[in-house]
Amino acid sequence: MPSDTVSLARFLLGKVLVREFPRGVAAGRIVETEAYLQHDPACHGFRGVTPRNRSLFLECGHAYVYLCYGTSYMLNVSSEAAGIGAGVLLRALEPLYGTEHMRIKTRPIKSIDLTRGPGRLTAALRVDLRHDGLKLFAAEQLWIGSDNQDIGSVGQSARIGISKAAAERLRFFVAGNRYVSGPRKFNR
DNA sequence: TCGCGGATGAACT
DNA sequence: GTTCATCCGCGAG
Repeated sequence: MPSDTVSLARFLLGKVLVREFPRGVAAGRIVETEAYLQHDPACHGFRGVTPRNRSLFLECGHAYVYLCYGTSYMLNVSSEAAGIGAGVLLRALEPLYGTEHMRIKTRPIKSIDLTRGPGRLTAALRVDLRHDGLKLFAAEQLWIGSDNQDIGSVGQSARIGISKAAAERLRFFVAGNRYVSGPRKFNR
């Protein structure tokens, strides 16, 4: 298990995020992540512990879930020793199985878009504040497992949709994977 | 395929 | 009152 944030962001690519529902299981491979470092103004841990971000300060492997823009939940993995506020944002999955358990809106959403983007990923797997603080490598309803498949080459770019420290190349993705979010120019 | 703008809710200053 | 690591629908090319 990596002991720093950037290594964890790379490590998580190709791992499997599993969600257990009462009526079945849904899962997808992680194909896109972003690293948020402790001394990084774009990181929620930058200003220290608050009631909202306290999970970010738990030891590596805990979930930090929060509501963004009032509409979307974001799922992060805390990435450092206890007391350090840093994490990895999960931005996109490649659906593996159980897509019938993923959320269908009133108008059917294209399966390519079901888990493409951090807000849609959590909507599809119905991740919300109840999962905040969960241990992701030993959990009951939501956890991360490994996969033997080769992910091929890893791409790197600036992070998407932020205003602070926007030049840092802390976004990682499986090169060429169709489930990676963002405009194409970010994905080379 | 892109870029734009409005909706949305909770935490923080 | 401001900020925010988003999503969706729309229109132009």
